[in-house]
Amino acid sequence: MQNELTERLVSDIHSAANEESLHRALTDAAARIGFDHFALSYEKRLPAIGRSAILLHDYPDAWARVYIGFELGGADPVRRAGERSMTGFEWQHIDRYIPLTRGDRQMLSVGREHGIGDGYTVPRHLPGDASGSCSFVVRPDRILPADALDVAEIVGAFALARARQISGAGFPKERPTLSERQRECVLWSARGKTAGEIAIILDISESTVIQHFRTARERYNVHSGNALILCALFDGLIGFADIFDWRDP
Amino acid sequence: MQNELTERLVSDIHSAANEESLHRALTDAAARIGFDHFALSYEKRLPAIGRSAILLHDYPDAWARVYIGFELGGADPVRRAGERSMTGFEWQHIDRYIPLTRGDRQMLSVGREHGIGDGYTVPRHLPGDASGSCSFVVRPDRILPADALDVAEIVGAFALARARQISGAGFPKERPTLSERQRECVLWSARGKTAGEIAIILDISESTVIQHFRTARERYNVHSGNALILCALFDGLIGFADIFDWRDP
DNA sequence: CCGGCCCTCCCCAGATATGGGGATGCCGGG
DNA sequence: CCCGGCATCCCCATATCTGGGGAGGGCCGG
Repeated sequence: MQNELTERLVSDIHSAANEESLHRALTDAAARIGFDHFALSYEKRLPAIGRSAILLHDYPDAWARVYIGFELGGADPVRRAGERSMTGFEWQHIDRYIPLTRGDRQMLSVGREHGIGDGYTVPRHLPGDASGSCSFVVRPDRILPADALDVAEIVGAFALARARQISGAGFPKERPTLSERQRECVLWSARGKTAGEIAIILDISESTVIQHFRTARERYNVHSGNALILCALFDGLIGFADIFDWRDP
Repeated sequence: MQNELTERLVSDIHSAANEESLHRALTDAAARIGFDHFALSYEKRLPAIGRSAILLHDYPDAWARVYIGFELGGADPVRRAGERSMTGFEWQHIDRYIPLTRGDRQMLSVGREHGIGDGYTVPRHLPGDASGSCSFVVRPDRILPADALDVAEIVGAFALARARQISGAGFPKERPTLSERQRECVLWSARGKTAGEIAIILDISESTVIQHFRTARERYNVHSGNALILCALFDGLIGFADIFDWRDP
């Protein structure tokens, strides 16, 4: 497998402007690196119907219909395994990540009857925001192309990133910004501290802490500390890791 | 960049049995693909108890000490950007993911004074379970090796997967769960509503809303509504889409 | 049938947050 | 040089949250 191929496939995916062209780019990529099918799923958390969710695939129609049924039942073992893995994984090793129930094995079996054999799934999650996966699949009579898995890892990751942008994520808008002190106060508040405690931590007066909160709320034009924290979190001014990680190093 | 090299580096990382050997493997990998330093951070969230964490790096001692200070303040822009990206990203493009505050720019500047120039960070998140990132860094007088970024993407991903196994990913995650009514209350609270307003929205008594919050806080073992909302958001019980789509339709 | 969970509602008291109004000093850019 | 942003501190009053107690009815599975 050549690095040049990876670069060209990623380039094609990155230049996809909409779902259709991303679909074409992935169909092409899957074939070129030795797979028979692909499937990409991206969704924001509990999205309004169809608005910020993307589902692309070139599965056989019969399997696609059956699969939707399993999905609705939350019975897809591949999806569950994707919530426990930091890298792509082969479906044949799925029981290393989750226990397989009888229903899971049945679903995989039904898949094989519909031309879906082994697969390699690349999962990605952004806490509180979005989740997605990109799978590359071979027919039941074939085995996964071992030398293509790392290419699949890269291609899948960038396909998901592209789907995220197409679905309208990112922050093109001009957002309010907080001063350093204001940000610190919001962060400690997110960590569950009261204004009085924050005053001690930052070694300033409680009045000052309250004043920072007041100014910050006015910046975002919100009237509750809850909303303020969420705005700062959504804008990336504070991060989950900073919030949950503050206990000892 | 050869695919053979990628495979060998991944193989080395995958055979690392403990933190020390993973450290050696990453030191070697960073050098071989054209970087000067690496840093790997992995944190697993344990229910109500605390966390287990791994931090490996070969940064200069002076910078490591300064960096810890920034970390405690939650001021690391790289970490925040890692929560908004599904792929690795170059530090020079960090403002495509999050807005950079004055403190952020100062931190990056101080880093350059300590021999930390541009970098490429591979982030991974498993909501409700774990988060981590693996960065590859060059000195301030160098630019990132463009042809090595996809190798870094793969190596970083597998290094994180290895760190996850070393830290003991075995035990299952027992996440607190909220009832439907409790979740509704948390969601409306995240949208900035007070208990009294939520009572009107849900057409129940304010006392009941307060009771739901009380029970939910006990579930997560937190003592503030702020922390409750953040736990629910991190675990995926509510999502940014629920909160902000409602505001700007 | 009973125990457990959920939803509903109420009381109280103290802690905390929110929204006004002030004030001082520092710093950097126009 | 002055002005605006920033950080710091104080006053007030009201609204809201937090944590403790109690209560009843519905639903479901052992």
